[in-house]
Amino acid sequence: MTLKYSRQRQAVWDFIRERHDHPTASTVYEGVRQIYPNISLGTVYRNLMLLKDMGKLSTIEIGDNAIHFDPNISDHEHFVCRRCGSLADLDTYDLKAVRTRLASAAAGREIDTYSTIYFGICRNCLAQTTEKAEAVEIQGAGS
Amino acid sequence: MTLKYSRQRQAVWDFIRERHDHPTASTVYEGVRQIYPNISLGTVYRNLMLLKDMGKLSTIEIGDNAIHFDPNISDHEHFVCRRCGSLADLDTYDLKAVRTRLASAAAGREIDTYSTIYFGICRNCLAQTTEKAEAVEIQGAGS
DNA sequence: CTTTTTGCAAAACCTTTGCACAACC
DNA sequence: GGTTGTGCAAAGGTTTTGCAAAAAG
Repeated sequence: MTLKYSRQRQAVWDFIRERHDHPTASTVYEGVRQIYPNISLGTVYRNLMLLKDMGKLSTIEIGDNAIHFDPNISDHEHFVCRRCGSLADLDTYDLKAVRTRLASAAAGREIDTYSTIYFGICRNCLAQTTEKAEAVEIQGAGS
Repeated sequence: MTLKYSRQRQAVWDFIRERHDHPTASTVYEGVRQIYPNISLGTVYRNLMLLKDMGKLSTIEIGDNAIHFDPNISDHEHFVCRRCGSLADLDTYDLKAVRTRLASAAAGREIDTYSTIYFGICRNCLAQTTEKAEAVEIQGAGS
């Protein structure tokens, strides 16, 4: 129930936190083994999954039959190189560039940027609608 | 080199084409076994991968350590139920609904729809820019 | 001392592969 | 008949698990 400290878990966390390449369990195992040669793969898996359950890691599958562990738990997206299989974060700046590039290709034009406009009902108008609805209800009740 | 007909491959294709739930190789195996009890899992894998290489199937990984096969090769997205693990297509209508819902929550307003506007240089203006550039080049060459 | 964690090894998966035989053309 | 596909079984790889010993609190 209560979590106890362990050097192995600390080492797994220290190893993966420094990384930006979202290593697999096997890579973490090899890395941590440099410090604790007797650590077992099972321990690495147990700790990685524990860290995930604690919300300190997220997992990604990219089609290479292995789980990749990512210390970045913010909402972000990933890029996989079709040639070397490397995995990297895509930040929003990159995403915006990708979208404009795609839109450029689709439109046959050079697109620099884009803006999205949402349409709906503002809070003021929503409040007025609610007032009217209540008024109608009162009238109905009074008749 | 040349592809020859096989009942097994046909059965794999027939089975998966009817499906909208993107089954795994194991599910396909169980299904086709109803018709060809002697088919082997290896054959199912070989044919699924062959169909993929032929461009008739796409594959999806959703984090359950298994490859899901999808006869829908158009550009679409997927939804996974966190509870039952079921996998389904998300069509663009659903996607638009999801985006407006998310935007609504973020903006604290009721958003019905949205439109994205891209900014750039139109083909006409691009052509004029090119002409000017060429003119400059000619001047430079002539001086 | 009690609970949690580990190391080891085995097992449980999913997927791929080698090979002799069968099916296709 | 020559080539492609199959079934079987074994092997490959990743992940999980049981259990006695070690570590942590």
